[in-house]
Amino acid sequence: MPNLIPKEFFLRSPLEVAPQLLGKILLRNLDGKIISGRIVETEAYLGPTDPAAHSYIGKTKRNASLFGEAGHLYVHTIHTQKCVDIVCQEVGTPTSVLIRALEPLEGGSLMKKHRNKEKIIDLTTGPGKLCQALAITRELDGIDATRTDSPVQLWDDGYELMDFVIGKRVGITKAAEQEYRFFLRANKFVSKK
DNA sequence: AGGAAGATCTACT
DNA sequence: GTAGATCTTCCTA
Repeated sequence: MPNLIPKEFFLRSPLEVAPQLLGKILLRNLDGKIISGRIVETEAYLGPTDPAAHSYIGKTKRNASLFGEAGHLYVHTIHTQKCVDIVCQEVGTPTSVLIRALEPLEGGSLMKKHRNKEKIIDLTTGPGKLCQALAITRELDGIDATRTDSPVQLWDDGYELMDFVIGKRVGITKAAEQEYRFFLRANKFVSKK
């Protein structure tokens, strides 16, 4: 029985939220057309105490939504790509969980079209790729993902979480030694082993 | 006003 | 394995 994940779920440390988001469903409503995938890889960013976090330097135009409500999105541009985070904790505490990879569920043909790729393994196996597959843009920055009328939602369908692995974060230059990355063991959609 | 950096991806060798 | 793409934001002068 699928349930929308409530805001309270995100009112905790990202170090708790990140592993618990594994196995949950990220759903995109594109004018009534549904694209969804199961979350198989996440990373935690701790804000003021984490030099790798975008909010480490304080509030700016780019990262303003990190300082907002839990359960809202933070979408940002990196090179030519986009990445999505889910904001955690109280307003003013800018921590978040980065969604790094999905296992595709619904809307495969739309994802192929958005990505211009045919192979399923090329659709959502990285933070930039999944944003492209789900048509997540900077225009969705700051939206509330805990509402059923939102274009992006997070669902729990009761999936039994198997073992997950903890490792170092990927692609960052500061505080890269911290083990804040979580991914499902033996899932081929994880971006990097 | 200009330049550098960035939680990435793809293509080519 | 490495280079190049290509955009926004922020820092410095």
